[in-house]
Amino acid sequence: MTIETAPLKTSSKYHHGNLRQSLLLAAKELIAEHGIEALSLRKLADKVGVSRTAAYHYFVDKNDLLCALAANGFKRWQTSLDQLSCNQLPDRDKFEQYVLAYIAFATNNPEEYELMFGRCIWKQSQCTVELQEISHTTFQHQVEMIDQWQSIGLINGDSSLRTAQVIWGTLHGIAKLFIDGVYNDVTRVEEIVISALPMFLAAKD
Amino acid sequence: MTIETAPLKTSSKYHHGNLRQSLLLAAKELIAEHGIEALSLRKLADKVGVSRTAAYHYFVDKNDLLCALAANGFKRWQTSLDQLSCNQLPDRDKFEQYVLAYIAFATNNPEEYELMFGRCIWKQSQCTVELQEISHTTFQHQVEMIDQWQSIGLINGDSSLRTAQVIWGTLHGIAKLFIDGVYNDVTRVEEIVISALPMFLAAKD
DNA sequence: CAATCAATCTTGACACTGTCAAAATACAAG
DNA sequence: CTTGTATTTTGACAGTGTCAAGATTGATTG
Repeated sequence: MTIETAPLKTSSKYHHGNLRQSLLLAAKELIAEHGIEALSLRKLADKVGVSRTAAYHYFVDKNDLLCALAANGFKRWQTSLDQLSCNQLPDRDKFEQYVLAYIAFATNNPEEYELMFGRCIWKQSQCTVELQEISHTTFQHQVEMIDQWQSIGLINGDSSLRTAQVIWGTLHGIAKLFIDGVYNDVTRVEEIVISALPMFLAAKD
Repeated sequence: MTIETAPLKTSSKYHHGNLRQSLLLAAKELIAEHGIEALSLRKLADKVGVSRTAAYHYFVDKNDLLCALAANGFKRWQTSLDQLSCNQLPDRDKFEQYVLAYIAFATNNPEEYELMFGRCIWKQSQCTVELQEISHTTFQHQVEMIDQWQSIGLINGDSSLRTAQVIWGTLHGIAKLFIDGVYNDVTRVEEIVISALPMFLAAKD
């Protein structure tokens, strides 16, 4: 199974080199393919070609590894947000883009999304400081976007924080109903979320 | 540990009597106290005072038991719905009651709610026919309520199905953000959901 | 009352999981 | 070459779901 039983000259790696990175990558693949709950440290170690407990030198826990994966997810989503906030579309379209981007991110990477916003990490409230910070930053960023749209008069609501929470709740809820399989026709998710847009947008005159 | 090692005259129960019911009750308690993922068939058997594999005579699976629990949850929620739909309040208040009842049900029984609407059961798409039916019935019931409110002109939207899905998505999303621990101040959930109400309600003239 | 039978429950076993402690290996610095 | 440190492995343990086979019971016959 493992290639390096007979040490070859090119790379007789007892030392793997960049095990931490490899573990994260392999874990991401395994999770994307078979779901979070199907990930075991032993299968992961097998896939990377390393022994069962090797991961414990880079992650204190299975939970710690999952937190690192989630943090990576937040970084990806953050760059999507940055990209979106610096384009030149009119505000209304920008808002629509934001909503669609959120749903696209969630449905295209359902397991990563579940890791970022699901109970697996947050319920046990044992999340890494790294994850704590990046997730907080991202949320803050989103609140600011909503805040600006609200000051423009594009979207409704009294408190911008409350509005942001409600909008987030709606997107999160719709996404999760599909991700978790309560709804099973994923092709309909865009329709639903678009039909939700008028609720947020202020009545145009 | 077990009382019935020495068979007493009162009840030398090798046969438990109503094991299925007892298992469901104990499982519900264990889950409510320690969460779904902490439930093991062996701890459950211990709590009921029976051997590890006894449950397999009443449930084909652990999944089957969880489905039965979820089905019970739907029955409870269904009766709440019935109770609500036959009261005499004005429609606007009735809608508000519905929204608050939904959130209350979710936050007061978070683990049961997770069982009913969470990935644990629906993702693997191995749900019992009983659960399939009762959940479908319940959802249908809710769509009808929304449908009526929409025909009255109380709430917005074009398609009543889409509107129901969006409203459900919003409630579900807000509830899940709290249940899963993404938000941790549960006392704020009512505020948020109330601030979401104007989005659904048609502008009053 | 005794024998038989089906329902009910238990025991044994297996593969799988996360994780700890101790050993083995490789590489770098002296 | 030796020593030390970073890295990886092996051994072990408790816990999990679940299958197959055996044990126990209450009911149903003759």
